[in-house]
Amino acid sequence: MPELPEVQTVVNQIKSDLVNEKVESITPIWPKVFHNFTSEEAKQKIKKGEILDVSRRAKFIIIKFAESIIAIHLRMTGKLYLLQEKQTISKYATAYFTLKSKRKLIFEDVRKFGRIYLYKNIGPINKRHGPEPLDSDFTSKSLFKLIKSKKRNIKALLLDQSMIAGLGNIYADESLWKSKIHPNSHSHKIPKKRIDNLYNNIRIILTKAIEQNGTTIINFAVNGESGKYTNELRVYGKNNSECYYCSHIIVKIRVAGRGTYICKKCQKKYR
DNA sequence: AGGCGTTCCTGGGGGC
DNA sequence: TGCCCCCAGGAACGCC
Repeated sequence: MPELPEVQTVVNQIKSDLVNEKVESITPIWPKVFHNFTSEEAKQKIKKGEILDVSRRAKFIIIKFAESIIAIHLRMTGKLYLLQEKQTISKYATAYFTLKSKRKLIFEDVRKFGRIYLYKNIGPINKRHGPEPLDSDFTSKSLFKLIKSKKRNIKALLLDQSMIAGLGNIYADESLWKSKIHPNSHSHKIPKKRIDNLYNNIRIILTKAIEQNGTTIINFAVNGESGKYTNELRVYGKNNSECYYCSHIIVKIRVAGRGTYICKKCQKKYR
């Protein structure tokens, strides 16, 4: 389930191949893959446009053209990669980009939740997303204000992309565990010291995960290579094994409708 | 306001 | 072995 580090990893992998390339066409294989445009509109808006940049905003991969952007959301099982020569298109491909060099950029997605968006600029995406946790202007104070502005389940808050962008189920659990905060805590009852700690841990964990090319859980891989952060996970998917800190058994519970892994001994419930 | 259920999807795992 | 059922989950949406 690609989150910020996995999306960043994809961007890092494909960026140099794409910048300065030209997109000749975008072809949908599965009809619903284009969220807000048609092939015809893409043709008009992009018209064999040069790719100026490839970047990440929240969990979107942003492909920038002179007068528009293509945004790609991988959701749970999406993958975006350049098709190697003579490699055949996956049966799970839902769309592909034909490049001027005749190479193809493949968007594949077993579960078909992933979508491609066409916008004039990043505005519509910024509008519905909170700050980037790794931006230099995102401070401990920003997180504190954000958390105290709501009376809300802390895990639900962290997963809410309009509050803070990029965290998903894995990194929310890892961050809360490391910060000794129970995911069912109420945001307004968490002490400042814990929030400062959470701030640091979110940044440390995301940064390290990017360095390790993300986490491979079932479906995520970059050119067949696994994300090495899998080895760094401390609670996610660790139910029935011992807590890294206290040896208490990690349990799986349900929070905000998600499978959630916690150490009941380490993580304090503030409410 | 915020929590919760539902929808979209399909491979894979558990149970029998 | 095979079959069925249910689960996984990001985000949008409707309802209470």
